[in-house]
Amino acid sequence: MPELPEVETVVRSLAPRVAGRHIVSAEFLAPRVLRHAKDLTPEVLQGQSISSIERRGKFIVILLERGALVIHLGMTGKLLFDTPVTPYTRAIFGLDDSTLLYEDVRQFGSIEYSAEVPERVGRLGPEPLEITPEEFYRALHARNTVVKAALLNQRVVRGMGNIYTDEALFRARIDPRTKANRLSRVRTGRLHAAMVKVLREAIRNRGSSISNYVDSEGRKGGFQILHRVYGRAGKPCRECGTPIRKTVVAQRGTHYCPKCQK
DNA sequence: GTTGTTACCTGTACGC
DNA sequence: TGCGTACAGGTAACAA
Repeated sequence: MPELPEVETVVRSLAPRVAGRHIVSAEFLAPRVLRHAKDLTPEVLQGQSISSIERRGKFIVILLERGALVIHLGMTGKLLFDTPVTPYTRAIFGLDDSTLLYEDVRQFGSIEYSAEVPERVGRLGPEPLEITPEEFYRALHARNTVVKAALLNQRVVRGMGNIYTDEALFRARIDPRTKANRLSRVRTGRLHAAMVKVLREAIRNRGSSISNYVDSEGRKGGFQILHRVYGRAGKPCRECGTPIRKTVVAQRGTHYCPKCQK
């Protein structure tokens, strides 16, 4: 399940192999993946050079000569160089010196193309690694919902997903069911610091490989062994030994320590 | 405008 | 062994 650190890792592994190359050919094998770009055809992309690649939240933005190719990996999306075509290959991009395949078992991911960066990418909130503690406090203070839902809301901060939300809340010792607008400056400051720390640590470890996440070279991430709560239901809290609980908050499986998080 | 719920999708784990 | 079912969750569409 690619969140900010996983997408960042994918972009870093793609960058040296796509920047400056041309899209020689494109093939789309699954209409569902093009649901936000119904008029995208291979001809639109063919011959265009790739100027750069960047991440915006969980979106991968590939800037071309005449537009932007925007890819979201959804839950099971992967971008892989020079691998065999499988039943789950949804798109194939031929570059000058390699082939980039978009694999996506569950097809929650998407590929779109537009002259400008699409509206749904433009309306995202700030990057969690760039937002200041004061801006973060104001953003949470404006949300009349539980803090877990607020962190998952991509208009509050872009890139947080279920894993890193649970991990940041644990490190900040905040119960995920706490109302976002009831958190003090001190506690949002602690949450801001925890969010930044956990994201940086995860990027350093090249993300978390829970089910089948790999980067474009097929390498797994290593952060999953450093999780304190996510995926650890019933196991002892690494801080206090109390069994980690799992419940549902904001329609998401939510892991927390009932003793450490208040 | 915000917030909460549901659908999408399919491999995996589990119980019988 | 084989079948049915619950579960995983990012986003969009919808309801309230």
